[in-house]
Amino acid sequence: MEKKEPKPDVKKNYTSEDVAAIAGVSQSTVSRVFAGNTNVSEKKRKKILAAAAKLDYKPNAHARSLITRKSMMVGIVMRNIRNPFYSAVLEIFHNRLSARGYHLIFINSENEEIQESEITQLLEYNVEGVIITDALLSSSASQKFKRYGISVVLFNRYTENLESSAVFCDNYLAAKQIATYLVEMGHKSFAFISGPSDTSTTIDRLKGFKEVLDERKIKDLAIEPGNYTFESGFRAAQELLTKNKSIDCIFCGNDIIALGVMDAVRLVGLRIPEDVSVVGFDNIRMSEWPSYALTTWEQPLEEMTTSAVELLLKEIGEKDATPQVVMMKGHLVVRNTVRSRK
Amino acid sequence: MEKKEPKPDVKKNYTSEDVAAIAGVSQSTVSRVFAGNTNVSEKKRKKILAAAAKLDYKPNAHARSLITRKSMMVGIVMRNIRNPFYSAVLEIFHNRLSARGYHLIFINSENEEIQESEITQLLEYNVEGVIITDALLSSSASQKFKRYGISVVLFNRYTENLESSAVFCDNYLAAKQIATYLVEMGHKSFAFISGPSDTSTTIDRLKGFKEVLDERKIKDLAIEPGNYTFESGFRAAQELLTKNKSIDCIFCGNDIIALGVMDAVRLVGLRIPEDVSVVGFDNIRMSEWPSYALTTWEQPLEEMTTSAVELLLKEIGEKDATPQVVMMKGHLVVRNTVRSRK
DNA sequence: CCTTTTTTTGAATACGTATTCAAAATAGAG
DNA sequence: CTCTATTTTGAATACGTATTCAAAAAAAGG
Repeated sequence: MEKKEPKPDVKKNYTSEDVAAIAGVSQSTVSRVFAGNTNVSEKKRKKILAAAAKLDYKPNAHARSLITRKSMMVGIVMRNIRNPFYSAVLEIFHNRLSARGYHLIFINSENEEIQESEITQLLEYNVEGVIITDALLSSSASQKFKRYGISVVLFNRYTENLESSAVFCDNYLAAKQIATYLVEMGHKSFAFISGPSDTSTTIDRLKGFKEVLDERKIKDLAIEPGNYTFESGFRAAQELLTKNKSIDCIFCGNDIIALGVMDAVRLVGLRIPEDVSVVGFDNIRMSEWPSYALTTWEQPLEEMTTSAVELLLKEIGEKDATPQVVMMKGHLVVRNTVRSRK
Repeated sequence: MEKKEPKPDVKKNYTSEDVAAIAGVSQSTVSRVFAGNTNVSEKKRKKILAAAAKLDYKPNAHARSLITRKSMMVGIVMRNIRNPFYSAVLEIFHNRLSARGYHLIFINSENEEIQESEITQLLEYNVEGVIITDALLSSSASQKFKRYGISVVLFNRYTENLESSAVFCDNYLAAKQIATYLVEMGHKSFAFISGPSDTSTTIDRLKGFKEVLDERKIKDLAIEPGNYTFESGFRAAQELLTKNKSIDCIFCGNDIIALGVMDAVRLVGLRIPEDVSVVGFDNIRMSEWPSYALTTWEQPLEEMTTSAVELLLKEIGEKDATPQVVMMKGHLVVRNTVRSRK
């Protein structure tokens, strides 16, 4: 009276053995057909495919990956999936990788540094590679992946010590060019609304921006912290405008911030670009919406993702490949949020 | 001279056997520890955990799922991940499901109906359940999942024949209420910008909208096709405005369309809501941005996702549970894009 | 201290596939 | 036809885990 039921609902899935039985061949031969092995006679192949079709048989990926040591899975860990830039990134990565036969394990991370539990998931499932967007990998985590033979590519971040491959936009240079552009357009009073202050993207962009101002002996720079959201941009702009009436241009850590800034600026009755210039970063789709027509820095999304996928697949192919770092440039997209003040 | 290399780089991962050897116990016992089985002495458990830590051992999920017949994976197939509504949906589903120990296989589908190859992926990996957002499941596909014992929940769609569970917003009722609202605000000339015409969401919304107008003997309804993108809304609005000068309100298939509409309307010099009223659908975050302040229908995202996850987990738990359909209501969020014309 | 009950343990096996190896079948050469 | 070279096949095994079953150890009861 403990547990003596006859287990009625253990609907066993069909296996290669079942197919073999129907087709009158051995399991090996069935396996060969589905593994794409050519050494099987046309006659039997047909029989096998017919039997498989009848049962609607599909090879079990877990059993397969157990023996081939290839899971055909890639982990993609993202932050800020709600940021349109990263939605696009996810879509592209999915399309590229699934075209190559890989399946995506999606992880939405909340932290600046990828967490132990997230790593564990990926290790347990034996993903062959990992793409980490907008987050960091501790050195020990990196070692862990390496030990498991898992290739890692950082997207939009990099590690100083070259422990894993990385693809990112040259934020430093971009910020310099943006600053130069703003200076040359005659702006005098600058503001920068950053992302979280401990991220490399923020640091690099701030560095580049500041450097140009320093070169030109411009001291008038207000820095306001944000977190890459519309609301943070909105609030930061309000803060800036109440504190500092003279600001004539605002460089934003990303486009979403910039949109928030624009709404805040307009709400207090100032006009863009007549009173205040705004520059974003990313060139997400919304920045070209007529309501905003944001001048921004375009990250070469297609090239970056293509490059990341290539790096990843190459490292999956040859495990001892040395990590590579690809830095892309991008370019300024001029729309209607910056005005010449000369 | 064919292939006689000593296979140097086959870095074998550590297994429970390796841990067992170090800890001086059997593989079974190691397995018991990691499977959370309580029947193991504290002394050995400690030894085992120490050994595992030293090797950084993680159980192989594929081997585990092979024997337990539980992959702990759920497939999530999405369309339009670039639509902020669905980015949010993905984020929430991930958080909910990963909290329950499930891993997500992400599939970005491009088609109205989920494709054979996408189904195959999910079957091969033995996902325990599938969430399908904004796409349909053919009857044969549904059968296939059923045969494999895979639970399916449709999100924002439903099947007439109740073959799988579904969670969605009552689009018909919502459209009726929106129509009623617009009529009572004194509008005379209506437009509806739809999604793809063969989707149930479009059909239901149009039906409800029309019904109310019919009841009130209002004939003045222009229908313009869209595809749930900003651009399509933008273009549809331009079309409407050039064709039909008298239109005083536009009901949009979703918020993104509505934003496109608003930009197009403003671009020709008309004001919202003074000249034209606009209503959206979804209540994505952007609709509360000051530039738009869109009056829209809120889909109860949290409740809907919670419900979908509950249904899915329940069906995963008891395989013979009958599919359930949950229809939610949502409510109108009034902002600043509709004006009384009385 | 012995007997009975309970808990802990390890050997063996199963999960479903790919692959090795040797045997069987076929094709090719003469 | 034969003999050899080649292709096709199946039996056996491995992948790394969970689980069953019986044996061993520990605990409980007297």
